[in-house]
Amino acid sequence: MFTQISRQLLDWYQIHARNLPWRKEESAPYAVLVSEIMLQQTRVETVIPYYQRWMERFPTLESLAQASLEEVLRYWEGLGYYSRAKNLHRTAQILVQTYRGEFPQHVEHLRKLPGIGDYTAAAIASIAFGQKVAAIDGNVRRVLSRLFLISEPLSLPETQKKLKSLAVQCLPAEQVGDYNQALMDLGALICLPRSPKCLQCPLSVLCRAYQNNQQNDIPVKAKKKSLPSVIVTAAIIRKGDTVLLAKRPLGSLLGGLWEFPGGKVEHDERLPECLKREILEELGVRIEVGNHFGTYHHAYTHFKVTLHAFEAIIQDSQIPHPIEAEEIRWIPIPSLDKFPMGKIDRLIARELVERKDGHGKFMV
DNA sequence: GACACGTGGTC
DNA sequence: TGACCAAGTGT
Repeated sequence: MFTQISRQLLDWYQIHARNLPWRKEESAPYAVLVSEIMLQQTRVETVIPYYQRWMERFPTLESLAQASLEEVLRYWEGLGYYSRAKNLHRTAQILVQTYRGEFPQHVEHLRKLPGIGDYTAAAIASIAFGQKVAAIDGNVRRVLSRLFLISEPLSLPETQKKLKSLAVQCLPAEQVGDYNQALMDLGALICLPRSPKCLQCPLSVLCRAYQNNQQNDIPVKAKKKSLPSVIVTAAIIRKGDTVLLAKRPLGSLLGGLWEFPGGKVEHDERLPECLKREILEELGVRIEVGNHFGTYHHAYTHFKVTLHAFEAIIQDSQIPHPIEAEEIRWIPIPSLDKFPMGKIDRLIARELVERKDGHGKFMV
């Protein structure tokens, strides 16, 4: 049974493997590292253009290790989960400094590097170094839970153990990297979360879920909670051709990215009052709130936000200070695109550039 | 073990 | 519109 699975899968992969940029380069460890980190919780189609730009700018471990975090984040902007970029940058520096630029080949060592967990360690070890280890991601969980008709919720630790044990037993003696990628490609192309294409599946004869017509009921997943909503305000404070930006603290949401300063509306608070309070708390200066600039909606993983942006001026030539921010800076509007930002702030920045000849109340 | 951590696409 | 999903990791 186990031997049949890996044989069928490897045969299928020979014909149907996706032609992905990081599979062209003889699986150089650095290419595998970069692609695997980018692919965490992120679709292949999203990753491809980012991967290509990244490899042009940071073609080697050394080039990445030497780059500034600021530039690294700028290249990562839009991919989300920005701690991945910080960890990847840090990992490159560790590999250069303490491993002399050589990748460790075993999971236990890879696992210790920042941003590399169980899945990624196994993926690198198997794809780049041919180690016989199981790389278990969301695709693999789905494929194996159907193949072996695992009816218990995937969230349970017991189920995870069972899955891991089965995954290890399925491993072929050779071509483990191809086998792991085959399993993931099967999950991405055939064994889809909804409406799996069982008629095209090389494993359908062996699949217990399909044989019992339960492929649509498995895997069993826990329900997700609905997302809370918050309302926030942000200030567009100009001085000449520049605008005031704050760098978010590392380790927080969008950590290390730049934003228009502001914060959450408290219960029953009016928007201008919120903004005045937030700017006083964050920058230590009193402002006058001017024109409404725009309203933006965005959904993060664990909450939804509505952001109201206003133009504002600082009273009496007071000097703002970074009280809660990592750093603050007056940025020339044409240079805004050099600073890494999250989705909403990038939208505001772009509108600012486009509206540079607009007629805001406080335009200089 | 639960929760924080982004974004874009789909139904 | 809203819920769910997509190659997980760190705390």
